[in-house]
Amino acid sequence: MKNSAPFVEAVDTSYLETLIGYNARRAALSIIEVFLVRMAPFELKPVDFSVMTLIAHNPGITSRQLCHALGILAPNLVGLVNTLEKRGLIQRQPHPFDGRATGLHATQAGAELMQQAEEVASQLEMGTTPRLNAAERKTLMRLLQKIYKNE
Amino acid sequence: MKNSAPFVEAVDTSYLETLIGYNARRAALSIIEVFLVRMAPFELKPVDFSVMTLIAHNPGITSRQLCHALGILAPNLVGLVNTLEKRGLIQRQPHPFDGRATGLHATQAGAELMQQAEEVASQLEMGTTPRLNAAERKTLMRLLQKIYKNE
DNA sequence: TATTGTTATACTCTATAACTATA
DNA sequence: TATAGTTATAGAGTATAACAATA
Repeated sequence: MKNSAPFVEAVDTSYLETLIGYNARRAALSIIEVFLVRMAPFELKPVDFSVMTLIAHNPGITSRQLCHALGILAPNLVGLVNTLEKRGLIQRQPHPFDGRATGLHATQAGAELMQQAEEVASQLEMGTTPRLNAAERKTLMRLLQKIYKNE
Repeated sequence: MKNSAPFVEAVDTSYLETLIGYNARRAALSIIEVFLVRMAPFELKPVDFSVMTLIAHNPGITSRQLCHALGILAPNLVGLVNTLEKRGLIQRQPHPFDGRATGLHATQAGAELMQQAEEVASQLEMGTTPRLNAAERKTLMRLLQKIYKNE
């Protein structure tokens, strides 16, 4: 019979590790941690980067479309877009046939910044997943998209 | 020559989708969204669930060990643990040989709650990843752990 | 001197309600 | 009546500094 409470030497996380949600979140956070450091010179956080890359690749995209594509709420996008505009990275232009909407366009400076930032992003992905080969990376991408593209 | 600004019909997200960090975050969020709903009856958010499951599987685990295992900061754990204790799901006991530390233990009620909660968690994982078969799920788990267990 | 747990607090992220201009 | 964009604001999550008790 034991006289004292038990203590833990090595923490058993085996159950948690059977959950895809847990594993996906931990993996995402470990990559984002590096992302924040490597993107600091560009002053781009993950959301800023996502917004900028979508604008750069989709000239004339609207706020509504950005929100839908990235799963962010409209009121939270306003400040982001304003900041990017003040930094001279994007410009607003009237939507060609919907007077309520505004088309967002990358400026020359914005396009050049994103060319560099995307290069850094692609490189850091390799750095944060050094134990994955090209085939594993492709498989991982496919399986993750199978999950969130359901909806 | 065009007279009006371009507009976007279908948003091109192809570049973002080449990034594992982006895909992992989106997949995690889509699972967590369902998790929040299904765990509401247990009044357990993802972090509460993680903390409870580690305590249940590691009797006597300390706050320090929980923080390290889950990547959360000590000051943010205090409130969580206090709430779980007030709900009668866990108990604090003196650490057998370190007077600074406190061992955390699931109560009978806490153990029973977690048995149900873990069952629901495992089931909802299947529901949120209906297009993955057993082999794909296993592969996904392995690849994600290759990323965040590096550090 | 270092570590565990804690308090206080600030900062960021996310969510809701309500308004305007246009469709 | 519905939608795009906006404002104001509340709530949740995450971060740092500093302290008491113990090692």
